[in-house]
Amino acid sequence: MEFSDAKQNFIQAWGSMGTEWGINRTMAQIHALLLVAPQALTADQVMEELKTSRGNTNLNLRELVDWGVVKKVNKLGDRKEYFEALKDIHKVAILILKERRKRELEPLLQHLKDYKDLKVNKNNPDEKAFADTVGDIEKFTNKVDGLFAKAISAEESWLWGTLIKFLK
Amino acid sequence: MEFSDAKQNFIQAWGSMGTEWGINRTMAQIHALLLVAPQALTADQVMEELKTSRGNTNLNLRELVDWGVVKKVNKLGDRKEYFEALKDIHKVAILILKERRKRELEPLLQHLKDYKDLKVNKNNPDEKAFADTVGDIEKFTNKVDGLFAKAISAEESWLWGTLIKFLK
DNA sequence: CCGAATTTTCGAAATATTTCGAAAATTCGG
DNA sequence: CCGAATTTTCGAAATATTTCGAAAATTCGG
Repeated sequence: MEFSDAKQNFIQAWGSMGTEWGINRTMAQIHALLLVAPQALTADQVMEELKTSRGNTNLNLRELVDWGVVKKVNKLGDRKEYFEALKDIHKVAILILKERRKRELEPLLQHLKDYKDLKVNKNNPDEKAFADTVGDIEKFTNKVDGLFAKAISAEESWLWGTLIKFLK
Repeated sequence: MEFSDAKQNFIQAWGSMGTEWGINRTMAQIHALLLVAPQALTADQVMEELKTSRGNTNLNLRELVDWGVVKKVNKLGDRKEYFEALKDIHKVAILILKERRKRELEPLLQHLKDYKDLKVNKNNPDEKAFADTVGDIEKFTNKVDGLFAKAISAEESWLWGTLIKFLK
């Protein structure tokens, strides 16, 4: 495989993985492009390489900055904004984890809390089944959320120390 | 809050979480409905409660069975098929993890392997940056995949024993 | 503070995904 | 093996998401 093929291929692969993750294709592709670029690129360079419109490019570049996986950099004597991807994959993973927690876990937890003080008639099988299942889900989701939170803050618990060592 | 509101509310919440997870709304809602139902339901009952069409209901019910989070059950003396959700939340989580691994990690790993035997000219900054980043990503993704695999097989490693205990 | 360069916004078009519902296929009791 | 009950398929319609590209807004060197 040629280098330029490989690069195209990687951008494409990262892009389709993005869609599986609920990230739109352009956003993931821009991220891929910046990840493998040796230095920061301008919006125009991204547009050119990816054949995307100005609006779309701008939107997604800002979203990436918002997630924290891409940084704006300014070069002196140049009015243009340059964009540079965070190259430390562990940090990228943490930031992605953080976003996913926000989008996938938090809203659910918010809802689950509401059922806590629901008066349940234990003699009604419908109500009992509901209360049991939702109670289980709540307990479990809270645990998972706690795990995420710890992974994100990289708090030095004994457990996480071990896990992170395993990942390095 | 009334019970029937709570139920509606939960189905709705689980549904919108589903869309964040890349699962379509109907599929997640059917799952929610079956989760909180005291016994198995027929496709017609699902259609009725969720106001979904026959085709859509059938499609998603089968998808849920495919994932393993819902089981078909047959009642004697009744030709209809009944559907019942797996109520053990830990097991549900494992099955979902498994699907996500398949959709989110495996295709990427497949691609990453291809760059392994790419001849890289270290003097070309573009090529060097590409090789470095992709190499990192590959190493990391493999680690994460290994973690998933272990969680799924619930293999009794010391580490996982501890983690799972934490989740219970 | 002017004006060119650059970034952002926004409605419309394109695309992708989901859902509907009728028709076809299958199943199974009698 | 017939036929009603049930499930599945499938193309079309509805909906949701993404992308485009022109126009508006902003920025900043001179």
